[in-house]
Amino acid sequence: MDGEAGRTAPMPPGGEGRRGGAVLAAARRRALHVAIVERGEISVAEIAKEFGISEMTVRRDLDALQQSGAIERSHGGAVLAKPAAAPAEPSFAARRNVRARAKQAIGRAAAALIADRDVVGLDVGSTVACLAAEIGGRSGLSIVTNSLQAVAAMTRRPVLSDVYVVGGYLRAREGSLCGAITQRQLADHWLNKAFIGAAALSPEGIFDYSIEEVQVKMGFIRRAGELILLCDSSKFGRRSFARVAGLEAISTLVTDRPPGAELAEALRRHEVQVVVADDDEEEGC
Amino acid sequence: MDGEAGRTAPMPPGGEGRRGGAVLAAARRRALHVAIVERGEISVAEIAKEFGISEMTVRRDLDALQQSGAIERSHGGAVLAKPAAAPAEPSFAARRNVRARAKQAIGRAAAALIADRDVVGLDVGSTVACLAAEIGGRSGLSIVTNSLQAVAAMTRRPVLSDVYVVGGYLRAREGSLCGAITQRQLADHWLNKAFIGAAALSPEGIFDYSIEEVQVKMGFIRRAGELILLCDSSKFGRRSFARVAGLEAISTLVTDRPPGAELAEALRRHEVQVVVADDDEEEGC
DNA sequence: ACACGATCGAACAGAATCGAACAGAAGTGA
DNA sequence: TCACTTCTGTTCGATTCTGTTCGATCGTGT
Repeated sequence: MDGEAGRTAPMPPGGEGRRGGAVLAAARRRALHVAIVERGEISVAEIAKEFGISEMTVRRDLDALQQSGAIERSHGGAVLAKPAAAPAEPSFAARRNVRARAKQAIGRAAAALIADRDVVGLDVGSTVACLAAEIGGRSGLSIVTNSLQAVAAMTRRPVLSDVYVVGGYLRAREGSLCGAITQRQLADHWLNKAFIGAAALSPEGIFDYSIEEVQVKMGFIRRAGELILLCDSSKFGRRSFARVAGLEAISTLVTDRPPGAELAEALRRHEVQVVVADDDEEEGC
Repeated sequence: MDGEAGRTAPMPPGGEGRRGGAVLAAARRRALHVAIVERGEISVAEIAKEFGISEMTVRRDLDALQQSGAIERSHGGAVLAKPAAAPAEPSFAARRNVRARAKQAIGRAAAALIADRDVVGLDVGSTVACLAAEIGGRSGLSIVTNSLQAVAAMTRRPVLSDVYVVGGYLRAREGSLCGAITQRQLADHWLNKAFIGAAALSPEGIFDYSIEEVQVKMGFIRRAGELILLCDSSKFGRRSFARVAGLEAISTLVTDRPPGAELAEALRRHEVQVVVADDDEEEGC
């Protein structure tokens, strides 16, 4: 509760240059704050004259502003408060460069698995977004996705296929849509092929970070004739928070290096096709 | 639940200068909110005189508006609620063209019309995207949109509100989602306020370019308690391919310059609140 | 270190505003 | 028509804000 308050002041006779018509105390304090931000510092007498109020009131206003941390008080006036600290920006596109070459290769190889007229689902994830970039310019496909990253990748070129975005709750950090609405809307589609990413892949199955994403992935899996997992080799043999499905759900795994013996054996046991993409090719993404 | 309600007031004998014929309490509060948005601050006595109501009622109205987070109360009156998030946003590529300034001003004024806890719908369009940029950092809102441009604008800052994207067919050029799926999904939402853009505004109503977009706009209108139209002055008096709705659908028009005589008269006849955004403000852009 | 002037903060009084309580008016439903 | 609900205006004591006064404190020049 801010002790803001204002009033028509008795206003001593001398009706001199008022500032900005700040009649209310709250508005006056805001204007005062702005004045301090503009000049960096300001004196009590100066304020009193400009705003047409008594110095005592100025002091009280400054006290209130100091209380809220907006300014720093000093004898005879006030100065701008120092910013507490650097905002610490989350390195948003940092992960993009990690393994970018491998992911591009995987995306390219996965794109080759898509035939004309296919109805494909694209899951959330940077690897899948690379696939999206590959098929953005193709025509005749129907594409269903809950990934805004994939949409952005596709729209870098003229979009010639039909793209349907499933709605839902926005997870801003991932650029994904999920939740009950997504689930329900996914139920209205049937997919030839679903392309999903993963945080980890081990003989125990496919893993991801968050429950919400996992639910959407499950929705894709349930409604797809073929499940194609895009997963670079750094994720082999690891596990993560939430299990999406067992290996038996996978039709094809597209990756950048052959899996190790244990995982390879498990994949073979579940009849998973393995496509190893060649990332030597040099191309501009 | 907001205790909004209206009634014919006893109205003391002195039938002096009323404002906009706001008979219903809800309408009066809306008008009051608009007045505060336009002026930045307002005193209880001033309101009482302009609206022809007692100061006690004014206080009650202000309390209600404060409850909803639309304004900040202070002794003797009220001021605009602070935009919670960082006030001075480094405008990315703004100021590039002249219209951008107007659109930003409109977006800012429109943002002031949004109270905490509001459920708002954001339509497709660059002006609405400016609004999205303003409210991106705000918390406690529920936002429903079919505009990927709006989503992009919001995610430039940490997103603190709940954002729901309605799914649908992707119109890549506009960055919008539309079609039957969008329609159906919109039907599952109820909106406090819908903010929509337009290609043209004339006494005949609101116009837009494409049928698909118009259908979505209609969906927003049908499901919104208040329709707020964002429309810069260059679109006044013009018409376009597809009619969205008549002026009677509009609760509030936010623009950058007062409309001409003919349009102003039509707006007044349909009891449309008009907010003229002030783009003179020179902020540390 | 000392003194002088400016600034500060507490306390007081005046004015305006606020909020609770009550009663009247208008709509609602039986 | 009558009870009930909601909104409104009025009254009046309590609260809040503002300006003034005055002793204490701080800053500065010598």
